Amino acid sequence: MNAPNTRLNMADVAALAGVSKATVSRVLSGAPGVSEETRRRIKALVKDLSYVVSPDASRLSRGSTGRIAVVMPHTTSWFYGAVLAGVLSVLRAEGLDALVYQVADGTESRTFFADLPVQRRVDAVIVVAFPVTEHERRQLDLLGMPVVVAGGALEHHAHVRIDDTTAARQAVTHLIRSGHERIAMINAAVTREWPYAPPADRLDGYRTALEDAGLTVDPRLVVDLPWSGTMGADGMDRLLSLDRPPTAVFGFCDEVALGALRSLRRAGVSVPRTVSVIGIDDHPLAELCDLTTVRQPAEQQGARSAHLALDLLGGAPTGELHVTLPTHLVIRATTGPPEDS
Amino acid sequence: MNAPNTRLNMADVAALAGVSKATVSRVLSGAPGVSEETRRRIKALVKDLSYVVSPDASRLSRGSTGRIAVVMPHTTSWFYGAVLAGVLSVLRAEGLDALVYQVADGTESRTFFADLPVQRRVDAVIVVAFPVTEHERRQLDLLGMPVVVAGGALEHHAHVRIDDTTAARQAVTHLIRSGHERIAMINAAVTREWPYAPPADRLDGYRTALEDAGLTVDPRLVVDLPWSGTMGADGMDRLLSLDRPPTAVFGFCDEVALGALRSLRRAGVSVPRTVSVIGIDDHPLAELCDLTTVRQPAEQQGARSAHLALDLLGGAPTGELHVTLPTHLVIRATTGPPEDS
DNA sequence: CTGTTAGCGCGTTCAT
DNA sequence: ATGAACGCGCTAACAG
Repeated sequence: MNAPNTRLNMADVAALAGVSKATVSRVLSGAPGVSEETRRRIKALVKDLSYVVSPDASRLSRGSTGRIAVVMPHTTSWFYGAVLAGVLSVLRAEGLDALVYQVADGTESRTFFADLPVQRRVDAVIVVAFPVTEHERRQLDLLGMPVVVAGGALEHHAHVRIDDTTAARQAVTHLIRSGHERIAMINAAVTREWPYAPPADRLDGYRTALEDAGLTVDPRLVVDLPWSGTMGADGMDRLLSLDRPPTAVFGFCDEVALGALRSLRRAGVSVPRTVSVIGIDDHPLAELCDLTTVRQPAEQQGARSAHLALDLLGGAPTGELHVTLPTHLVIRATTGPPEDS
Repeated sequence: MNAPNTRLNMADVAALAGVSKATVSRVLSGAPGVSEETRRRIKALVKDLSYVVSPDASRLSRGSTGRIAVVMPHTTSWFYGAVLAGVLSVLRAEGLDALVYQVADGTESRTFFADLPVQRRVDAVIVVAFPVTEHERRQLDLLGMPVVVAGGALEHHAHVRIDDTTAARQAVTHLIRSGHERIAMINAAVTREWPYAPPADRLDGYRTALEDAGLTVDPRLVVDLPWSGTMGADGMDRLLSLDRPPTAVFGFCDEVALGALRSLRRAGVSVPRTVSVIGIDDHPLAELCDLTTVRQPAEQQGARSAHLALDLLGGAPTGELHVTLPTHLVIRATTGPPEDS
């Protein structure tokens, strides 16, 4: 028994209004079968008392939690924050709460998928762009609730994302059109199983763009590095040490491209005169660094995912379950024609 | 009545184990009074059935929600993401869930403080660095639950933050020691009431550092701009148009400093030869841009706040309720001695 | 040590 | 249009 909580119950409100709990409940849930007069009177009283129903108790008898889980590898990088913002804004509008779970390292990830802490706490799960192993996917299915993937794709699951191949092609094609032929890519290495598209698909886009232009892909110009804050810089250093460095570099994402810019700056290499740099994302700081990039709508991906989740909960998945949002080139100051040599 | 849910109840488990719900409950909550043998048997069965208790039902009879709300103005900028990460990691360790509320614009903020959607949904609230009006503060108090402020201060409320005055002094003093005398500051303008320290305190630190060094503060060198993605760049443009531009610029935060760098780059001004730039935060991209800055521990502020909230919930606020974390100078490549002129 | 009983606060039939 | 009564799944007090 909890301490004599001074908080009001529906019973108290009912008593004060001289009606039964049932009536108060009907009024508060907007159910029919209550005279306008009583309805008005109760509403006033409720507002006056600033009474609010207990979502937990309500949930217990109604069945749904009114909550949705958002699972993300980390919350600090721009992309995840933006997706979260999108999710939150639509959930709030629907009066739903968001439970955020962070599965940063392997340990957190393991325990998350082992314990499945979201069980019985939420009505649906939104998984934000991170590698899901086959085992993890099975665990998710085991949840028995709608699962939608934001910023990535999982077969047989609703998802909303961008076309990573296309985005990469947009970036590389821009470089080609500018006259570049020795174009490098700094890619995020695959360190686990990645059912997600990004790494592989962006590399694919890079390759096909080159091939379609009749250029050959030089494997020495593709550097794969495990993700880290300085992987862009490290990758660029590696490229700079080549016999014939590239005249243009395509970074897996803006943060990588910005890292490349640092190496270039430190090495005294002129951008874009000697080397052009392009990324993907349109990170807010990309603008501040005058970085040419391919913009992807992060917040929208979050918002659409949330809508998808709501649809799925609604029972009737009315719209399309696999959404692909467009990306587009944003030309700034880090790309230009190559030096004629 | 909800659909015939196939999910197991504690009653089912009890039946299968041939004991009463009470016993199962005791086992699951680690309560004493159960023979090791029974305990073991039930634990095995539970794991076997992969049964999990309903947190909502549990809450209802126990009284606490097992959830904590995190309220933040937005989730995209690095600082907020980092604080959130800190909060999440300690809450997860305690088995608590985090409900994230975004109060981005004035509308969201108004409805949030009017409806107080956190009522009855959480046991405590962590408010992350944003302006709280007097009215809003009263609403928070009205919640009747622990409120802790992360990355800011609210009188009469537990909080964990940095000393903004000191941080600013560290930045400006570094500039002074490097030989600068005409030091500008690009500040975030006060657009509402800000009971929070940052804007005013950082300006104070700037002023006192200057005064302590026997330098006069030139009001033309202090530009106040409403927050925006390009306020740093805009502020720098303004400073650059002065008759005698400063030789060094102190940005309210790294994002502002990075914006200043862009304007400088576009204007063809050499950094740090002609103008030095420093910020506050140590944003991950500060390193990539070689920006000198004063580092503040964002994630730690989140973690400590969560611990504070837990303490407060524990009833016995054992530790200090007002925590100030240290900041320190990180010298990189955007500051140096002024050109002798 | 274990089972029984009574709520926790609300939604929901089923009567009235 | 309204009220009484039961159940949601679990915890806690009281017996045995």
